[in-house]
Amino acid sequence: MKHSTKLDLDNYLPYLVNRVGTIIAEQFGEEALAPYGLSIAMWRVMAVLASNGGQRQIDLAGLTSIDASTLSRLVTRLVGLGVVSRTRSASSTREVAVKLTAKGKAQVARLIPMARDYEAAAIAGVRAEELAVLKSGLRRIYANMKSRRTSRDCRFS
Amino acid sequence: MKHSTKLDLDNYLPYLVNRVGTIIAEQFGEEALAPYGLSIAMWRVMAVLASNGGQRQIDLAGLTSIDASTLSRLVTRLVGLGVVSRTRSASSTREVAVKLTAKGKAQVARLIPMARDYEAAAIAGVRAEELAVLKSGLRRIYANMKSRRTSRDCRFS
DNA sequence: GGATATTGGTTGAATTTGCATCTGTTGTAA
DNA sequence: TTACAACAGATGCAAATTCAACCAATATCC
Repeated sequence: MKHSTKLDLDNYLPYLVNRVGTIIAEQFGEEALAPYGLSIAMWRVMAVLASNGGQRQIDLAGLTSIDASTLSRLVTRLVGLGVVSRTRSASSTREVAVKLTAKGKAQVARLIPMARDYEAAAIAGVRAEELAVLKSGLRRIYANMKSRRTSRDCRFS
Repeated sequence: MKHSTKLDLDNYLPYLVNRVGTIIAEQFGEEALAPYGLSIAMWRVMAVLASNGGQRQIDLAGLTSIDASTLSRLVTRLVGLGVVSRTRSASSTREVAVKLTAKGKAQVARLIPMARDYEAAAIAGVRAEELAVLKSGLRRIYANMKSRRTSRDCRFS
């Protein structure tokens, strides 16, 4: 039948993606982050800051896929830990600039090799060209969904 | 340099996976599920039950990547909605058998075409053989992490 | 300029989550 | 059979997350 009402989960992309994201986050969180007193969400914020430099909170929210209000409280805690700084933006006083502190950079530097190890363990047995296809596919899919959303949000239908 | 302390997020698998998982869940949740009063977690449970048949809660937890205690409460709510039934297992009274009700099956049947549409939108522009590589890569990665965990948990090292 | 809309960020309140713990059940081994 | 360990599930509770409402600052339009 063409329009089967059955969904084969083992071949359903959102399912495959979700379980991989969950299991990597669980293991990296418990084994690498917990000893440093960090949560996955905290790590994501710090990794984005390390990779892309200081950001406004709103952009950080987009880059980390974390809700803006959640991020607001999260940044407060990260400031309390001394790993990021939150300062009023120079150009616009309603904006806030979040940056890694020296301590934050040091922590990220320690964590990055571990992050690499986990990625390496995850992709064990996947050939380089397959991995390239996998990653570019994920980038493409993200772009697809992103443009879907923005076109939907646009008030000119 | 070989061991760069820099992490290129746009090529870092956990990052790519996480943002794709989040954006698909957000859109499917808001556009397809919310009108039915369902959350993503509820949909995941129902989809697994539709795909794999009735399950014990503990197995359902594994299949959906949802914590057992969270799932316990979630099933209570799904029973309240009338979409699943929770009955004591015949073989073992400590176990519970969770199954879709007729109403639950009907809801899943309505949602599956929408789930297909979202998957189709997500993978637009990805060639069939690339998609196959992508999916099997994700399955492989999940298996890798899974075996890592079980070998770590095993007390015989 | 002045009214209005939009944006970035924060906060209150309600919900959800996850860990630890508890209860009851099954398995196992002396 | 009787201990004792392991397991499935439920629950208390604290922490985290979300949505909506909110404030202040900037943009936009007349």
